Amino acid sequence: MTITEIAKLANVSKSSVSLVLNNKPGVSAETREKVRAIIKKYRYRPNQVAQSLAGGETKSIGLVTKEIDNPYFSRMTRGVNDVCSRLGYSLLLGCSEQSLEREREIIITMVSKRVDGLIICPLQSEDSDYAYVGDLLKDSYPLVVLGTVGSYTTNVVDIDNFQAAYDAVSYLIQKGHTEIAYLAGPVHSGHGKERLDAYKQALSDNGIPVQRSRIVHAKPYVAEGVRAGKELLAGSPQVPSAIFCYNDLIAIGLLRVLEERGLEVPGRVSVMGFDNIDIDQYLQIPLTTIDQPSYEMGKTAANMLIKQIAAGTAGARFEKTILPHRIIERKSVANIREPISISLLQ
Amino acid sequence: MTITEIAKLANVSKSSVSLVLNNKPGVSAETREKVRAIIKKYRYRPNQVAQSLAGGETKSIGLVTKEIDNPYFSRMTRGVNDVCSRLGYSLLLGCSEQSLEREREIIITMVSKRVDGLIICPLQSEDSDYAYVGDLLKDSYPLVVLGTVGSYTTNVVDIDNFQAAYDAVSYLIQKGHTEIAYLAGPVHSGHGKERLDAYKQALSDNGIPVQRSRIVHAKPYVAEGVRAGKELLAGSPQVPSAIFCYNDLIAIGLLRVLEERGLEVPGRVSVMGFDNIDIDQYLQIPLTTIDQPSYEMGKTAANMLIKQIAAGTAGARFEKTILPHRIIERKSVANIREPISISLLQ
DNA sequence: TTGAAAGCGCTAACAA
DNA sequence: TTGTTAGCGCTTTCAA
Repeated sequence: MTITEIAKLANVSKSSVSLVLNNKPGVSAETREKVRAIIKKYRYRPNQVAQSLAGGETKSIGLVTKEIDNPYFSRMTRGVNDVCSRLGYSLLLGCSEQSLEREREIIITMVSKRVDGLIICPLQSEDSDYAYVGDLLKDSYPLVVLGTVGSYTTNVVDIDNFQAAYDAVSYLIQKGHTEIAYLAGPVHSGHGKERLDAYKQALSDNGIPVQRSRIVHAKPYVAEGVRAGKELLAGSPQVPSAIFCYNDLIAIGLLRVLEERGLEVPGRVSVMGFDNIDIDQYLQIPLTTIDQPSYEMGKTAANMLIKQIAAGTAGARFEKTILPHRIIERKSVANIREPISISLLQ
Repeated sequence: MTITEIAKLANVSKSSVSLVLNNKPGVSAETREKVRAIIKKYRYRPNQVAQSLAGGETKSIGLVTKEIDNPYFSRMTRGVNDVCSRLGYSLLLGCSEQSLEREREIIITMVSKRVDGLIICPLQSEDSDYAYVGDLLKDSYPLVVLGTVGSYTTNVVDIDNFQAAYDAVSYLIQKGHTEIAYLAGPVHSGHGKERLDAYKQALSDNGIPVQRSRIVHAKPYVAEGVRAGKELLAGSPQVPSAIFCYNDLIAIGLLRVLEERGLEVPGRVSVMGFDNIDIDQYLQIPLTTIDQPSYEMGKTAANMLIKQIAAGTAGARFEKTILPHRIIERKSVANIREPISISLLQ
């Protein structure tokens, strides 16, 4: 079934059919009804690739995540999907999974497929010059970044990663910890860098020396948390009293190692995560963490993107939305302040 | 940049450019090089929507899941995505989220967008006549179903849901439980129905009466597990010794309720889940469950689909792959057999 | 209000 | 080996 056949069946021209298809004025009520009847009868659906070619828009947007099976990203994806489907857009999904090359390929493919806009969770490596982002920006391609890409100015939706990590470490310090290790995220990660910087800064600001042996990088998976946890324990002269983690998945892996080693949490070691994924509260030791509103971030990014697509204002001015983070206190962090400090405070 | 412009710049015809673009024979090495140089110089990328319209394929497939933020589905999605990206296909994602209407819309939209094939995790309600599946099948549309759709014959990838649930309940019985409740899945779910049937059958086969008050339906979310768990406890004259759950998310919610009520697991109540999502092993009480190889299922479905697309054999013959399930024993189920039974067995 | 015709950017017959 | 031509199924002028 094509528009030509429908036109023939209805004894009208293709243009008339097109007008009723798109609910545009210019056809008599009579013709409209006649065409509608035929369309209904044959259950005709316009070919959207032809519409896209002729009309210049695909009614689809691309979402480039890192790993879709990380609860943080799947909730974000749900947020994006919810607004897309409500607003009549389809979602093209890509996963870069720690590969800059994949990230580049995905974006190129999506642009070749002419998605109307792009939402990117960038890998943010220092190895990357983000040339492709520059190209997109040069073409005023509708784009929202969940994070930051080098020094480019673009639309962004994010939390204040530096402040969030700073708050986390400060919280640990406030609870009396001074020997604080960090299971840092991937080396090639902008968020990873910001959080690492914040960790160091928070220590320095409190007169605590930063020790290289207390920092171990890990990819954002549970298994990596296990690996990095072991590495940390093996490399440290003494077990730290608290360990901050790049994300909850790593923290969960660490918790496992700690249990194996008989290191009680939070009795012997305190653990703090990042993201606040659903399961944190159901863990053996409910995890104290930083809440990142992933679902909201996805929704916000999609709304921002589609608004600009609809208005045709992409590239004109950029928006930046920083969503609030907050500390979620649960059971994995102990207060080890000296009683004397407490009495002094009172 | 269009193919016409490239042709002009290279002083050749569009067709020649098209031939080198698609690595087809019919152009001299010389021309090929010349064209390649121009393409590279201008970083030209063919417009895939035009290619799709002319060529008849979009190099993209559609995946219709239920909820993307369920770890079971996000791992499956990763499986699908991994093979798609390796084989040069893009992934269009849709989430039906318990709505038959949404499911229908998603499929219609994806077909309008001319995806080369569809992978569907169907809602499988009895309210649905699967008319759209019938239409797809009639058109020999490449289709793989993760589950079953009514009485239609199609390609399927699944586990044996009946057997898996039967095994789970049998396992519970074997551990000495006779008062076994079931937190069943959504009412409108084929898998839900199969598992419920298996639960009833396993009880009957062991001479245990099926009681309506021991069956509570729940949607596949943690919060629903909490709700249904409370309902079960409120509605039962006495607390069952074991509770089987439609999926792990529901089980996790139930675990929470049980803890609140001071009902020790597995001391007082045993709990068994379904899916074996990543976190099960990290829960306060590591969850005994049925492993469903979601990642493999996604990969298998995608491979099956793309194979048929490439071979052009969709609709000719159908394939069915039933992947193995297995019981994962952890800590949430207690053996409450009488010592005497054990001695009798020995 | 309607229809004819051009064009979106590509592929694929078919000639040359 | 190359170029010309005719579509693919739609939208959108522009005349009628």
